[in-house]
Amino acid sequence: MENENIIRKVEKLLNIASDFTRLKIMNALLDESKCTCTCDSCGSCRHRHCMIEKCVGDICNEIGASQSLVSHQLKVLKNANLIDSRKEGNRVFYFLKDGHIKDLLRIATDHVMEEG
Amino acid sequence: MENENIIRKVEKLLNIASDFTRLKIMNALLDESKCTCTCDSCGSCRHRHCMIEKCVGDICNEIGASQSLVSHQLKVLKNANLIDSRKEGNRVFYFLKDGHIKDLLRIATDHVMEEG
DNA sequence: TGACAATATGAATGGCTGTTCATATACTAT
DNA sequence: ATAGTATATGAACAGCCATTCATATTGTCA
Repeated sequence: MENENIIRKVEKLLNIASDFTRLKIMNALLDESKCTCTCDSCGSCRHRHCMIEKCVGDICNEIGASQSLVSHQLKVLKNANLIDSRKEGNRVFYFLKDGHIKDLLRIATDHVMEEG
Repeated sequence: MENENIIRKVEKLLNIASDFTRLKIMNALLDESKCTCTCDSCGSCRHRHCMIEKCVGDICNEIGASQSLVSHQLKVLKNANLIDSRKEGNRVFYFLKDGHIKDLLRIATDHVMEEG
């Protein structure tokens, strides 16, 4: 891939990640304290395969946003391949698709916490 | 810092990072092949202190953008504390201020390259 | 089948910001 | 001083997109 092209894609990725609502959604989906991963070191899990799934309604409640807004943004995240979903009866469960995002959010968070 | 506040700051950080022109500028400032770092492992340097400085005119030429645009975006990056500058005679040299950004860009790049 | 719950979708809009153009400032050299 | 070079700044505009409102779809249970 040429350089220009890569930068265009990075731009797109960061654009999608740089929205308050979407950040809260992703944050809700990587809440490590509620991690369901069965690996032995989980708790403060840093493993790529460690993720949590939540249905739309729960996400709405947790982040305090309207159902419509959350649904719209979930679609954006899904189109960008950052999350995926699983249907179960009436509900749809969403989960982070990729460990890169987890890393990216951690680095960004570290940055703003160090800067103050 | 409360969670909400952190997310707001991450949003701001990623917003600033998610622009094509600014990405190209930052990319120009972390071009590792031209790294001036004196550490022994440099070449494909992954060290935080390793960075390169360039004056505005050179950045314009390298990324193919107008002087005005580059100057505007340099200001944005500087206000966000992502870069800093040093004056030398007529010219102003800019350089990345922080290693986090380097990491962030690397992870984002890795992501888009794996996704294809 | 009908009522209800969960999620998705479409249209409309208001605010934000990347870019350009024109101009100002700062520094150098003759 | 004057001309020339390097950089910064301000205003204005155009395009994008996050959010809301209203409504559609899908599934469950009685």
